Amino acid sequence: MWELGNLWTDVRNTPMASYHTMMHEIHVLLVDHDSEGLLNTAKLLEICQYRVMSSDDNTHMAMRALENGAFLYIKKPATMEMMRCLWQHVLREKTRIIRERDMLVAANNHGARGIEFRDVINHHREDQNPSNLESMIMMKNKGKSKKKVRGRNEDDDEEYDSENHRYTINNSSNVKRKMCTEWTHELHAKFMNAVEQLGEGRCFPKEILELMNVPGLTRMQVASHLQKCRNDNWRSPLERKSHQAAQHTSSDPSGPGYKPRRFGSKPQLGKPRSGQAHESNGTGEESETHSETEMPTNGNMGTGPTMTNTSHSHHHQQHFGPMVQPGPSNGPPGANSSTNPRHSADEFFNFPDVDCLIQNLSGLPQGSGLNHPNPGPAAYHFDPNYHEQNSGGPSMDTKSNWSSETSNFESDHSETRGHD
DNA sequence: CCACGTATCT
DNA sequence: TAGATACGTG
Repeated sequence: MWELGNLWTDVRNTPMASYHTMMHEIHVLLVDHDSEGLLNTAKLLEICQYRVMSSDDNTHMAMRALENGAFLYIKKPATMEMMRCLWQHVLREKTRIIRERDMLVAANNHGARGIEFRDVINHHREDQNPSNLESMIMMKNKGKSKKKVRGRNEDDDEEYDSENHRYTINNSSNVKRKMCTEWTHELHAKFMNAVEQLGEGRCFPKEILELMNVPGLTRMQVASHLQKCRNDNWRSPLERKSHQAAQHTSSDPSGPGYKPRRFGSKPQLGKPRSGQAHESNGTGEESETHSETEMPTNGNMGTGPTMTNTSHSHHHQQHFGPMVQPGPSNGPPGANSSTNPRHSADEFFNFPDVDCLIQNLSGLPQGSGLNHPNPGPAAYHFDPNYHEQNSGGPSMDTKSNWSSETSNFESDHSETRGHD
C-alpha cells in the first residue's frame, strides 16, 4: 500500500509536477443517474482538485471510456477520503503499467511475446447501462492478472492483491477489478503452434504453456483456453468481430449438438502423469479410447476426420515473428495518429504530469509512452482497429485448422512428458 | 501437492 | 461469449 503521507510529501516537493497540476490532469468522469449525487461527488472531486468532467449526458463518453479500459469503478457514497486517495491509484496503475510493459518489451526482445490483457469491466459490462453505475473513475488500464483463489460467495471486501491488482478502498466501498487475458490471434497462434509441436494427442496445459513461452501467461489460462478449443467454443477475435462468423462448421455429421473434441484430449486416461503408470503409453495411445470410462464425448473422436499425421507433418510454419503492431514503434503520443486514430475517450488517459511524477518517484523512464493509450510495441493494444489490421496479415488458418485436423491418437510421439 | 479435465461462474 | 475459477480426480 502506498503511504499516503510520504507520497503526499513527495508529491508536493516534486519540482517537475506540482500537486495541483498533477491532480488537474487526472480526469474523472462521473456518471450518475442521481443528479444530486453527481453534484456532490463532483464537488468532492473538485475540492481535491481533480478535473471533473461530469455531464448528465455523457453516457456515450462513459461507454467509450469503458471500452478503452476504465479501471476504477467506485460506488457511492463517495467520501472525501476516497477522493483524496484516487490519485494514488492513478500513479500506482501507471507505474505498474510501465513496469509491466518494460518486462514485456524485454521479453519481446528475447523473442517471447507477452500476452494481451483487457479489463473484465470492458468485457463483461459492455451492456451495462450507465444509469446502473454509481460513479466511476475512468482511466486507462491494461495489465496482467494472476489467479486468486477465492471462495464462491466471497464477494465482499478484499485487500489489495499486488499480484492481482485488485483494490479495496477502506470504507467498504471497494474498488476492485479483474483482469483477463485476451486470446488474440497471435497468442492463439502460439498456442496452436505448441499444440502441434506436442502432437494433438498429448497436449497438456503445462506443456503448452512452456512451449508457448509467453510471459505472464499461466497454466490455468492455457487450460481454460484449451478447454474452449477442445470443445470448439472459442472464436478468434477476428471472427468475433466479423459478426459471429457465420457459425462456420455447421455441416457436422452428428447433428446440431456435435462438438468435436480437439487435440485428442483424453481426460485422465490420456494423460501420462509424469512418474505415473500411464497405462498403455508407448505408441498406441488410442488404446485408451475404449478403456475410457466416462467420456461420452470421445465418441466424437471417431467421427472426426481422424488425421494420421503427426504434429510435424503438417507443421504450419506460422510466423509469429513480428507481431503486428499498430503503429510506428514508440511514436510520440500523437505522432502515429494516422494508424492510431484517437478516440474521444482518449483524452481521459493523458497524464503527462503524472508521468512526470512517476518518473520522479520511481525512476522509470518517461518515454514509456504512457501518454498514449496505444503505446506501441508492448502488448497493450487500445486500438480498436488493431485486430482488423491484423486480419490482413498472416492468414493463419487457426480456426480451420482445428476443423480439419482433429485429434490423432495414432501419432507416434514416443516422447512422453518428460517432467515432474 | 500438483496437474489435469470438466463444470460453473461472471 | 470468453475467460476465470471451482472442484473432483489421479
